[in-house]
Amino acid sequence: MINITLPDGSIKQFEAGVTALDVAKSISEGLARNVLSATIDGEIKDLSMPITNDCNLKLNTWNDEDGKHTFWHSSAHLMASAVQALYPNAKFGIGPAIEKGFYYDIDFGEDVLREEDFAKIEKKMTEIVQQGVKLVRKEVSKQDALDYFGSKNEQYKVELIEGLEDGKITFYESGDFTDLCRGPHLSDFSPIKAFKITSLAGAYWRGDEHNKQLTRLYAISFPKKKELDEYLQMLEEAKKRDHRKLGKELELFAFSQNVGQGLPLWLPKGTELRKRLENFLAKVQKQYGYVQVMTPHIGNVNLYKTSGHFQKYGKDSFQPIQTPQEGEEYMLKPMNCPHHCEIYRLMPKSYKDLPYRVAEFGTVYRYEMSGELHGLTRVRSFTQDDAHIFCTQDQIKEEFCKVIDIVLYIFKTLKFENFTAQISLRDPNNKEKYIGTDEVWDKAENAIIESVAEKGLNAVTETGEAAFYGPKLDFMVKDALGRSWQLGTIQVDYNLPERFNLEYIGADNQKHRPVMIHRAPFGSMERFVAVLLEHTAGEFPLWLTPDQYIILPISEKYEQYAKQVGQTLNMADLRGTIDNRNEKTGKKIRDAEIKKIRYMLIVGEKEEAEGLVSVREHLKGDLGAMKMEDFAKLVQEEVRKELE
RNA sequence: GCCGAUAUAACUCAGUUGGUAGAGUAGCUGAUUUGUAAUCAGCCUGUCGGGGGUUCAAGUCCCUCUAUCGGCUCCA
Repeated sequence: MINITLPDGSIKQFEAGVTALDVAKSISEGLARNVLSATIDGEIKDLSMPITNDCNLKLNTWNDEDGKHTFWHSSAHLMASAVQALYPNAKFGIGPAIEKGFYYDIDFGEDVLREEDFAKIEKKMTEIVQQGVKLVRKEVSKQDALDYFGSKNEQYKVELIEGLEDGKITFYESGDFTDLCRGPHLSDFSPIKAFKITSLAGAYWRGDEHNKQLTRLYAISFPKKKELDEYLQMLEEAKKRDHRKLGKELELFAFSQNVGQGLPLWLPKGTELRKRLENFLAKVQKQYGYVQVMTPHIGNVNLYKTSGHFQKYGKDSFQPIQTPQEGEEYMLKPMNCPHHCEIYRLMPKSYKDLPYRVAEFGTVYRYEMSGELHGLTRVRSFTQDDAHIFCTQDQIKEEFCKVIDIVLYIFKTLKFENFTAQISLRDPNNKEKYIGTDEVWDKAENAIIESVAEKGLNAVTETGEAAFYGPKLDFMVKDALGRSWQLGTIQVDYNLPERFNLEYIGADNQKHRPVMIHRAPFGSMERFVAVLLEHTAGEFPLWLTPDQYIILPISEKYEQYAKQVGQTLNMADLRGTIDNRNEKTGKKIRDAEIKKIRYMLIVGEKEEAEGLVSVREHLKGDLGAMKMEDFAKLVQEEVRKELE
């Protein structure tokens, strides 16, 4: 007999060789029907796997991430089975479960797969499910595995097997389709009741752009048709929050083919909103002892040779422009830091001047590949809320911690609660990618790790993700469709001070090298506004929103009074407009609601007579009449609360 | 840059097998003088993304360029 410990801590006894499915049956028939896989001592396994020793067992259903993972992974095999039946020459890459669904990378050879082929594949998948095909696990030797896939010319599988250890190789058979796979899987396809192939994309084999590009089929599946419908519905809803759509509707920004791709045009309302964000941050930075500077949009190419950016990114940048007479080369500014280093160098610095914190809302230009451009989140011209902190070795941690405080304050004020923090370290196996010695890299990496620990920040660590000049701490936030974007960033840099030969005179009257911290709490104004738009669905906080109110006169007769109200509110530092169109009040309200304007002020005979405004709040309705001064106070108070 | 898709009025979208373009919204004009999510009537709006080709005839078919969308790769 063996003891099996369940997640609630209870221990049950079974005969050795019992399966997880048997355990589920012993608990309840319903569980046995819904269980998808088992997590045994932390490893996900097939339900049919005999259990021979004492263990901790968790039974995974659709409600567990592990259960979903198993379900989608098996769904990928189902899709591959259908593809193999329809395209006998297809060669298979990998087909994993992902956060939302699954995909399979397939080499279709001469055939070109199009979206119109999806229906055909889905139909075949349905047939396979209906045939009651089972998923059978087989253990095979490395040689047998190589022979099997070799004989079928499955070059990608052969390549994968070559990297595996003999004795740990398993196949899963489902009808005529056999796949190299670690598992686990469902015992058959019957639970997969609803599925949809969602998109098709090119994907380089093993993620390397030098390899052949395979065709990746993205899909999703569910145990119930209703769940699929709800998922598709949810996707539609998410698209309504897309910043590109809202940016157009709310007249915040635009793009023009005539201006060029990836070059955003900030419209009046978007510009004002962005300015408010910039002023907000500038005020915070002033409190933290920053000084504000402005630098040109171009710089001599030698500046970027000094910084190392030209060697690293010169080929992939907008190419330098030449002065007509002297033939000197100037680059569009891809980074603000070299300019700031020059500002540091202008006058000799004492240790008493440090930390020296130079901030700039600096617009930079980078040649991003055309396929990468995406609304405001990935553009070729953007404004960083940049600053560089020049400090001593001993000040790094304190300065780093202060920047973390600024980032957290901003996220809190704007209610970004679901962010993740990521520490990016260099790849120790690929050191030639980076500039700087082992010693300075170790120092910088430790400074970040210690600061994060000190601030109690919950961060993931990624090796190989560091910038070429130093390690960093990034803050990531997801957009409406669940894509992750990097916003805030803090980076320690020992290299630029070296390259620019920056110095300060210490208390010992000797020259020392300062350390530099690059940081941008928003990241870029463009990306930040984009993500903010998607988070708020365009329902901005009152302090940020373009129009806080709109005045709706009942008829032309009250236009004069409406103007008087507008004047009073303007003097109280509120912002809004008057809708004096010849429309009925219901229409004006409807339009104001669609434009997401927070307060609608209805003015007619009664209001004019008593100096009142009738206030209607967006999405909430009538708040009743009040004095216009009281309305102004209400808005001012709310703005104050939002920013405290 | 690569794979696949898309491009019609200011916006959202129709446009059958090729026969020189439509709707709603917005805009303009007039009537109405309006009280918490759409007042009525009339009018205007297009190099059908650009260029080339096939055809008696192209929004529709083919080629090419540009931009956009979903991914891959990249992201100082």
